[in-house]
Amino acid sequence: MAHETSKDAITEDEIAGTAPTASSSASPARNAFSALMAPKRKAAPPSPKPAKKKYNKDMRDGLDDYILHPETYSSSRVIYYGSAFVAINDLYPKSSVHTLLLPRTEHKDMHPFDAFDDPAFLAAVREQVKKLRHIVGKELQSRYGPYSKQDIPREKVLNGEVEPAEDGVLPVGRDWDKEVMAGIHAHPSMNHLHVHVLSVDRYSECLKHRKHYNSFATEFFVPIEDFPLAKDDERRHGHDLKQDMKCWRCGMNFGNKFAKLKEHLAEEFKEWRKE
Amino acid sequence: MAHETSKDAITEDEIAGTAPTASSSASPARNAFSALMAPKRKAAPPSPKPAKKKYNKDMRDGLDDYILHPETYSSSRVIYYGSAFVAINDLYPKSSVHTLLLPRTEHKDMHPFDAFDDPAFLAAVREQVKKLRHIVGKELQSRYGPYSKQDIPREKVLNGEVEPAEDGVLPVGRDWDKEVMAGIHAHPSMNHLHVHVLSVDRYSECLKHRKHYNSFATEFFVPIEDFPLAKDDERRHGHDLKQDMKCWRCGMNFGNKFAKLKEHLAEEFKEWRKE
DNA sequence: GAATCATAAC
DNA sequence: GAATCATAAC
Repeated sequence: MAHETSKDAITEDEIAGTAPTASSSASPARNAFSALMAPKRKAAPPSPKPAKKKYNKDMRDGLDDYILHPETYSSSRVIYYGSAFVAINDLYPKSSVHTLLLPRTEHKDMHPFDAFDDPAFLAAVREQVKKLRHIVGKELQSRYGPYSKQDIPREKVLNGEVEPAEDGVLPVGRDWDKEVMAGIHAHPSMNHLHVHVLSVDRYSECLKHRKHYNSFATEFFVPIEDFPLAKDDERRHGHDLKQDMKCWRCGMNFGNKFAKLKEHLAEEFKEWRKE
Repeated sequence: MAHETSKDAITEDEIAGTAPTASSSASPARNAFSALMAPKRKAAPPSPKPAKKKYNKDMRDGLDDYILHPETYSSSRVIYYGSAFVAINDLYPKSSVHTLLLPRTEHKDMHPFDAFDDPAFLAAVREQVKKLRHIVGKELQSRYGPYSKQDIPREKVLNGEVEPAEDGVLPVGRDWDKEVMAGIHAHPSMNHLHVHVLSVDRYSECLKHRKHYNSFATEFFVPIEDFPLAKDDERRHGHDLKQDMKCWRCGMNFGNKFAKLKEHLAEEFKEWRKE
């Protein structure tokens, strides 16, 4: 079950939570002002490069190719893979770091509520989640450590401002793994079973409307720790993604004011980094 | 006509092209993970602070208060003001730096096409535009000089890597004023006459749909240099904000693919900075 | 799922 | 003008 190929590289760009695909064609530098209104260049490329995408007849099968051909993806997309699991960066991250754990085994097509009734499978997933959580945690430390109060002693050693300990071990610093949440959606949008493993910030350009937010900020999101789910657990059925939006960090209620929430999340993100 | 009060400060936050109002209430730092789903805090603030906003019965009069009471605004909003003009930072910037020049004189309620038929008024506006353009240019230099090829010699002196010249004058560097566009919309959205003075990048979170982009990237935007407008100038009438979106810098046609354009603009922004 | 478009209500 | 909501077409 374990024994995954080690390919942990997460590149800045892909995981940045900015634009999904960066089809970068460095355009010839022209004087911006002279080109202002009507670019006089003769043959401008007629349309944006089609983002090289795999064809799926059902959009709900968008994750299938990752478990079928994980080796065909860049290390910025597929974080690691093994015989039983593939870990990827979400194509449309809803937090600044947002990964998915995809099982390659027979449980993959089941609803997670049912799949996690199998204790062996659940145990295997938990092990992978722990691993992936740590990868995400290290990424957070790498990005936000320089802003973190708890990481100051560690950063000082890293910066050479303070001598390392005799044993060469860095100060531990902030427990970034604790800033990572892992779970599944009560009503998954993709057929293939996927566990979301993401930073708690919910700070991303790809988070664009209420359902995006609430699917990671209400009971719609079921933490992996809560499985196996009781038969009468309410989350097996009802879910209301149209409910008021509330800040994950301070609880402030934004009603249906998504734009206001987004502003607020940017502020909370900066405060959160500082902890 | 001239002789404006000098209040040129443009603060990072306000002009950043990010969120409009930053109502920052530093929330008590809680453990993010423990607070994940259901903040247990007793009395969470019930709703976001209403952004202290002046009431206007007609939304098209949103600029009036700036000329009536420019002194009541922070220096991050009102850049400078005098007896005849007020310069402000646009509340919803469509470029990384986006300012507005507002006349306080009798021409203020006319359509700019007509107002600029008055040579004296046009001359006064031109003078102000030149001033404001330079303020914007200096802001661009301050922000993006460190990324600019043409500004390398200047930056090296600023960084102390190279000795200043004997006369103490910095290398001139990039002509950032040339990266600023100034003009008016063929069909202004606000009643009060306003001249847009903005960086050419059109890189801003507030740029959210096709009409936003095209209103600053087609003939809908009439440069101040083009006035007075000929009686038969086509721009006096037709305008099509629904036309295909084309990159201001390389001319690439994005059709109606706004999301793709946005990605591209982010790339072009970085290339543009480097010039 | 993403994304474009049209439409109220402010 | 901004912003929420609903709705095709992919």
